[in-house]
Amino acid sequence: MKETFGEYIKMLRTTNGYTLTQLAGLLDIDFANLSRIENGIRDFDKKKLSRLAEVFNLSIEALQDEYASDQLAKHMYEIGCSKELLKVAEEKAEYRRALKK
Amino acid sequence: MKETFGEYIKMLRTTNGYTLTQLAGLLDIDFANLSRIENGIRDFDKKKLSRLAEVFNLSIEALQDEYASDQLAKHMYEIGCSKELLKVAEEKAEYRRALKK
DNA sequence: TTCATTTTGTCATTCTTTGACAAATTTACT
DNA sequence: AGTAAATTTGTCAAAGAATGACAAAATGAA
Repeated sequence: MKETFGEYIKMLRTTNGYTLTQLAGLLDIDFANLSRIENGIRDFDKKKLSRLAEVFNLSIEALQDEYASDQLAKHMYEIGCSKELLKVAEEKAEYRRALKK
Repeated sequence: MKETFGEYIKMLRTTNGYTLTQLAGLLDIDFANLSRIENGIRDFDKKKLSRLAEVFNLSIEALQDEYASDQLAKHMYEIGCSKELLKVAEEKAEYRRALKK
């Protein structure tokens, strides 16, 4: 999925005909902050992913992957991550995995 | 460089014959916390990268890349980032870049 | 054993994130 | 235009995470 997690939530919300207030109620968060989440100003609370999956009948695993990849993309974007830097990071992640074992 | 940033600092420190106390003094941080940094328990403070570059006569740009790739690797490691997830994240980072323009 | 060095424990301080509610703005409808 | 619903933005206190600081314990080398 090529969109931010906030945009994804907004898509889910609107295609299912919910207002911010309604969905915020279901997720037990403030509707004003849900607006910020949709607009990328704040992050969605990880601990509420299962609730979100329930509300929209989504696979929790798939949703967690959506979330994790979005967070990683955000990180890459923020550091202005080049192809080369990403390659180095990949190797280093691999090194960390090897370390643990 | 295939090592954590902490291990990198430790290597620099020992090959240059510094003790934790000595290097911590040069970097103006607590030596106990420098120990934790070397052992990956705490993160090196980004704002001190220029000082670190000076102390060991390193290119600040190269050092910043070392740091950024380490942080990204840590992130990838922590989420148990698969190849597929990384690919998705890359696309999403690209999407974010496109958004900004 | 003794001294230097490193690691670990703990906690107060600082910084960042989140929750909450008000106010302002936008949108859609008549 | 008016107005009601929906969304966005402003602000700030509370919660949580990161950092600084110093003591104490462990390790190592002579």
